[in-house]
Amino acid sequence: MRRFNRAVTVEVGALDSSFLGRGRPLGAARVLTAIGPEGRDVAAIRETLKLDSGLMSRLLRGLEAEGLLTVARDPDDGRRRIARLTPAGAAEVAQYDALSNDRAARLLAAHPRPEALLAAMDLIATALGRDRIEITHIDPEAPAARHCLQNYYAELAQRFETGFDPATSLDPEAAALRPPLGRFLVAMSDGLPVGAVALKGNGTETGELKRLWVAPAARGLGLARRLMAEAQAAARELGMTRLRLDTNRALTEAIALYRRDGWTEIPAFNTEPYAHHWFEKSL
Amino acid sequence: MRRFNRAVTVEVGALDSSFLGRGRPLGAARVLTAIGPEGRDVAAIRETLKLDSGLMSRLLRGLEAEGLLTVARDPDDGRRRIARLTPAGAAEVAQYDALSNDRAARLLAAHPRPEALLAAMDLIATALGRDRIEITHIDPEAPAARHCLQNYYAELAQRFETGFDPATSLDPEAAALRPPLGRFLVAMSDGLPVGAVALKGNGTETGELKRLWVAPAARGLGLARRLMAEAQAAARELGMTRLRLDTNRALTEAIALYRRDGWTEIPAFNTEPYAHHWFEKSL
DNA sequence: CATGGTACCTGACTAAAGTCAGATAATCCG
DNA sequence: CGGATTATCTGACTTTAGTCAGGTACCATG
Repeated sequence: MRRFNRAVTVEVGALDSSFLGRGRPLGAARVLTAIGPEGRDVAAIRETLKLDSGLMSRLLRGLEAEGLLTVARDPDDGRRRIARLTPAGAAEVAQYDALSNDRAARLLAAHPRPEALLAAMDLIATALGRDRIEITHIDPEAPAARHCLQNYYAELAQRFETGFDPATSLDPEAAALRPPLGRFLVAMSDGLPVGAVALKGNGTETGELKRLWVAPAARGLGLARRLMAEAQAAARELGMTRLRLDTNRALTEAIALYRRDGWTEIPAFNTEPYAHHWFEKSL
Repeated sequence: MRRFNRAVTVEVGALDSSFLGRGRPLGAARVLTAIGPEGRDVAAIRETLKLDSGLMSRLLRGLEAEGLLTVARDPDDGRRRIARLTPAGAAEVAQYDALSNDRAARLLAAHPRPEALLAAMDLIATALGRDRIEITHIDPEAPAARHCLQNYYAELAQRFETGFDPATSLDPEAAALRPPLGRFLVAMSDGLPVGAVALKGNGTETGELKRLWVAPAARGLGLARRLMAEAQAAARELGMTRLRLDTNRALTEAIALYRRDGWTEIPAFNTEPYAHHWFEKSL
C-alpha cells in the first residue's frame, strides 16, 4: 500500500512536470483542461479544482490574455460567467491530452497484460471514488445509458444458460423511460457510468423496473441497493404506488437483493421469454 | 485511464492536506518521512525527493531547529552528511505514518474484496516502477531474502503435482550463497522484493543457480532474464566458468527461458527429489 | 423597490517552493 | 602537492499558490 502510494505519487509528479514543460504554471494548465470542449461555468470549474474565487479570476484573466479562452456572461443568470476555449486554447488542451495519453500508452504498451492493468486501474479508481458516485437521471438514449445497456446485455448473454438476444426480449420504448412517464437512472463515478436502472411507466399507478446493472469494478459497494432506492423515490415522485419487475433465475444476487428489500414474488405478469421470477412491491 | 489519474490525484492531494494538518509544510514532512529509522545520507534524500541542495539544506536546518533530527558528518566521507531522526522526530514520522495507514485501512475495510484491491495496487505499483526495479546482492538470511524464499516455496507447493516440502529438498547452506563462495540476488521495487535468484558456489569453477523466483505482479517484465544475467555476471566475478541448475517439469516458463538463453540439458548431476531436468551453461 | 444573497473581480498580502551564484571544506587523482 | 571535483551551506532572489477584505453587478423575494 505504501509502495503503491509512492509509485503513484512519483507518477503524478512526473506528469505534472511534463505539463510544466509547456511553459505554463500548473494551476493555469488545470483550469484550461477543466473547461472542456463545450465551455464551462466558472463556478463549476472552481468547484472541481477547489480554487479560491480570487485565484480563479486571476488565472482566467491570464489565460484570456494569452488568447486561449474567452469569458462571457451566462445568458440565464447574469452573475455567472462561462469560460470557453478559443481554437488556440483547444489546441493547447489537445497538447496536454497528448502528453498524458503518451505516458498512458507507453505504460500499457510496455506491460505484458494491458487488460489486467486497466482492470486494476478501474477497480482502484472506483474504490477511491466510491463516495463520489452520484446517481442522476438521464435520457435513455444518451451515450452513458447506451454504454450501460450494452454492458448489461453482454453480461446477460454470458450468464443465461440460453444466451441472451435483446431483440427477442421485451424492450421498453424509450418514451416509457423518460419523463413524464418514466426515468432512466445512472450511477456516475468521475464521469464514467458504473451502474444503471430503468423505471418504466405507462401513466398508471403501476410502474416497472428494468435493466438493473452494476459495473464489475463497482460491485459489492451497495450500489444496486442505492439504485433501487433512488428508482423507488423517482417512482413515488411520478405518482406510482406499486412497482413490478421480472428476472432470470441465473441472477441470484439480484433475486436475493429483491427478497431482502421487501419485494414479494408474484405470478407472471408479462410474457418476457427470459424471465423465471416476477416480483412486486408497493410503495 | 484518465479516470484513474483523476481519482489518484485527488487521493494524493487529500493525503497531502491531511499531512499539512500537522502544521508543517509538505516539503519538510516529505524530508522527515524520507529519512527512515536508520538515518540516511542527505544526498540520497535529495535524490529521491529531487530537491535543490539549497532548499534541502534549509529544510534540514528547520527540522533540526524543531529538534526532530540531527545531522552528522559521514565517517567514511567528510563531505557527506547523514540525517538521523531524534526520538521526537521518530514520533512525528509515526504520526504521519498513522495518517496514511488510517486512510489505507479505511479504504480496505470499506471494500468488499480487499485482497483484490491490494493485488491491483501491487500490479500498478510494479508497472509504474518497472524502470526502477534494481537488482542488488544481499545476505541470504536477510528479511528480504526470506520473504522471497517463502513465496517461492509456497508457489512450488501449489504447482508441483506432488506438492513441495522444503525439508526434503536439497537446501543449500547459507554460507554457500554469500561471499566469498556465492551470492544471493534480489530485485527490489521501491523497497519491496519482487524477485530473487541464488548463486551457490563451493570454491570450484562450477557454480549452481537455485531459487529463481519472480513475484506474480512483476511477471512478464523480463525480470527473470535480468536476474539470470546478473547472476551470471556475479558468477564470472567469482571466477566461475560453468553454471548448472536443476528444475521441475511443472515450471514450463522457466524451462523455456533456460533453453532460450543458451542452457543445454544434461544428465542428472544431483539427487534433488523434485528435479526432472538439469541444465548447464558455460560462461 | 428595498433587502439579502450570489458570482465574480480587484488589490494587498503571506507562505511555500524553487532557483542561482558564490563560499567552504573534504576528497580524488595524477 | 595542487588542481579538479564533490557535497553541503548561505544569502539573495523569483514564481506559484493561496488567503482575505472589500467592491460591483445581478438575481430572487416579499
